Amino acid sequence: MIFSKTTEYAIRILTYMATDYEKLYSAKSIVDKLNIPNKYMRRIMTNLSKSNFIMSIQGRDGGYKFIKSPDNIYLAEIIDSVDGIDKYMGCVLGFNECSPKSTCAMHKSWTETKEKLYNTLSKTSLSNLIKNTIDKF
Amino acid sequence: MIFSKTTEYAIRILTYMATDYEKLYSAKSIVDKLNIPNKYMRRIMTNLSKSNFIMSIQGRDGGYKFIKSPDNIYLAEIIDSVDGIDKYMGCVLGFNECSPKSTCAMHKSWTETKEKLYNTLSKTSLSNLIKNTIDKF
DNA sequence: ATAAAATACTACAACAAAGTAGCATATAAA
DNA sequence: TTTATATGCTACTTTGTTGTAGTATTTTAT
Repeated sequence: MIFSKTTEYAIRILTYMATDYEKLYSAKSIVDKLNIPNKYMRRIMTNLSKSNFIMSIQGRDGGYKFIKSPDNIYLAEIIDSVDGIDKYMGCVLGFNECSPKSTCAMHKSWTETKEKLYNTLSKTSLSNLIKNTIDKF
Repeated sequence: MIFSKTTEYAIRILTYMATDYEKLYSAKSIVDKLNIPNKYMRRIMTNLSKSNFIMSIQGRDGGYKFIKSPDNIYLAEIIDSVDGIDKYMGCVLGFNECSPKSTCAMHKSWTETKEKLYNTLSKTSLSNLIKNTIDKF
């Protein structure tokens, strides 16, 4: 799979949360619903809650909730916040070889595809994603 | 980076070999030219030589050479032979969830991009790649 | 035959990603 | 103020990828 597990889980979690976007979700309730390793997921949540799209509420009856509408949260941002978007947008053939001066063997082929991908990721919001999702949560 | 080191190295090696495509290349001569870990590269060569685009010649004065024109060798084949193309063409959000019946959250967004990528990979030949490469070998 | 120079194979080492465990901290309800 | 139920943090384990080492095998030149 192209994306890491971390990115995969982050997107699945936020997409699920976006189905009832004003609700406060406990980590437990999410883990029970989605099939994601408990502790690994907790760490992702902690990281996500340092972003500007969800926040955490500690203590009893705590959890996570959106602080920004899922209409305005795009996949590119989510990926960037958990993995760093450069992980996927870098040159295909290693070490930042690609620049206007020196281009690697796949430069031209990859550039178009990468732009298409980035374009999709930065225009697809969580709300958008829900519409296209037949997945049962 | 999207692709694995194994795929990266395979493409770089074959692109280099394609610049003089009837020549017999020893592993040593390739390693000296490109900057690829020696033994790791040997293993990749052995795997590649089990494909239908290059063959190995053992013994003294041996090496590797194309058994098919680089005009007709496409990136998708190379990737498939070293990593398996499914590694990159699978569903973004895990476990073959995507099917006509059940689609994952990123299904629609990803499908277009994936097709674009696959299209590029299966239409870009080694010869094609050389034309677009400013890289010094 | 023997030596030289090449590939083939197998086992191990180092590193990064994914997943687990346990304890610390925070907060609301009783 | 105590208890229950949350999140936060840190260290460890497992697994997969990348890289290394050494030996066996193959073949040509002498």
